[in-house]
Amino acid sequence: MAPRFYNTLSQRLEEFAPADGKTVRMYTCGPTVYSYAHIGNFRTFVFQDILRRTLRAHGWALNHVMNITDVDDRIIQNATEARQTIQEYTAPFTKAFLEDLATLRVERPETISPATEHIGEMVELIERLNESGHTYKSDGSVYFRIATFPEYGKLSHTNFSGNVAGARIDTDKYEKEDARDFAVWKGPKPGEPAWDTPFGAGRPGWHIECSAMAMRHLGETLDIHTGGVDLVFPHHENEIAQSEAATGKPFARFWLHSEHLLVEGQKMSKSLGNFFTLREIVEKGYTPDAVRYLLASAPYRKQLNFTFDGLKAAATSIERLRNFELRLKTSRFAEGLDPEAEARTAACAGAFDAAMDDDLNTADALGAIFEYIRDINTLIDGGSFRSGNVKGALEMLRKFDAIFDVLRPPAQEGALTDEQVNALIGQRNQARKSRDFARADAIRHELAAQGIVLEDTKDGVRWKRK
RNA sequence: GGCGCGGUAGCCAAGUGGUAAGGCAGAGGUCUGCAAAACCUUUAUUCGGGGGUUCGAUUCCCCCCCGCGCCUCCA
Repeated sequence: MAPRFYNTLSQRLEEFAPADGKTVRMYTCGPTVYSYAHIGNFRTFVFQDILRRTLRAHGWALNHVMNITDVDDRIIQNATEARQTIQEYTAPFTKAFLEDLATLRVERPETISPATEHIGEMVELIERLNESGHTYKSDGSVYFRIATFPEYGKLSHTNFSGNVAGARIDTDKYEKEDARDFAVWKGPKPGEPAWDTPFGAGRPGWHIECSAMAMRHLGETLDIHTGGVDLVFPHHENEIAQSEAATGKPFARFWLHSEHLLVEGQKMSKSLGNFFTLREIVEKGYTPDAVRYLLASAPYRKQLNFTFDGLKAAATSIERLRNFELRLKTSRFAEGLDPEAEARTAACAGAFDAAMDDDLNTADALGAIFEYIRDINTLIDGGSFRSGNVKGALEMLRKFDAIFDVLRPPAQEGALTDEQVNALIGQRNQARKSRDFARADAIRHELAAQGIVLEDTKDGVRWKRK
């Protein structure tokens, strides 16, 4: 079954398949590396990761590009204040961003590249626009002339024929013909980085990097373009204008936008000061897998209210998933195959796929999984679940985890090895046999202090890392 | 003002024209040397408010109230 995604362009759910039937060419607007990304930013990247993994589950290959914006007003200002070049200033934030992605188990796009390494492509694109009359020079900068692109507004569904743009026209500090016109190339200013081009020295406008980079790596029409809702206007609208004006082709077939993460009911933003970085949350003792789970658990087109209670609930939910996996792997079951268990596994797989194909309805998909876990636990308790059912159940979990990727506990430095844990458990079992419960409990406490939880079951002792 | 998203149990959150998934928390119970573990059961006569359509609406239509976002840099 083909997945259906909500396309901002059409404002409808549409069946998706890559144009060439094989490889999905997608582009994601990456971060501006002027400081650490916050978890609101990461919601978008987790969404994009869930999308990637879902597409792959359909058997398609991925060619995914993400830019790193390493030249913009804030970067220049901050670098200047720090008396650094923009490269020196942005390098640590780029590194931190990539580390955070890895921490959240967000797969690296096939191409992830800074804007400043694509100046040549931007210049070429701007020249195409210059030659076709879509731009004009003013005050040393090059502007895109919106009047030459009648479809402007089609993504944000804004009708500009009225007076909407009128309110702010009069200042005219940029010498623009039309208030909606935007800079594709900004003229040089003293102390700012600049590149020489046929149309004068300067630096890229905000939007041009995405068009240039996407077309360079993915061709003139992408399958999917993703980003946060706040980028719909003006960023993506302008990307469409400058790209389609240059090529005469649709820039992207599907536009997918993720809603914002809220904190206390408000948008998480740096100007409000109500944001958290991943690092801060981890320092508070929460685990990255709980953050990933929380960000992924609500459908991407719904605003999600971030709370620390929610993080705790996410961590507990993950425990339930892991406990189920552990039970499957460590319990002894009678020989044979229970048809009802097999039927439930198949039903869960179908429900899971249907939910993900329904515009990535992760909440519904999780519902299917937890319902399944409860049903199978009941079958196990009742003794009807058989050893032959284990394989299918574990495959179901793998199918789930190929998307959510939360079953594997985070690696912990200085943790006991499996061998050390098993040795201590052996000693405890000896103590229990000789009814030396004080010694047994001492060992359990010792392990607990190392984050190891023991469970005495009728099939013996099993353990897990907490 | 324009455009968009949302208001479902204590919290988070699915969903359908036919009588409310799931998670967390809470409450019972099972198992256990004990249990901090694990598992099971249970928790909304009701889906922001008011009209309307319908045999029947949380789900469709209209009006109202409330929250959030974008329209300026922003995931």
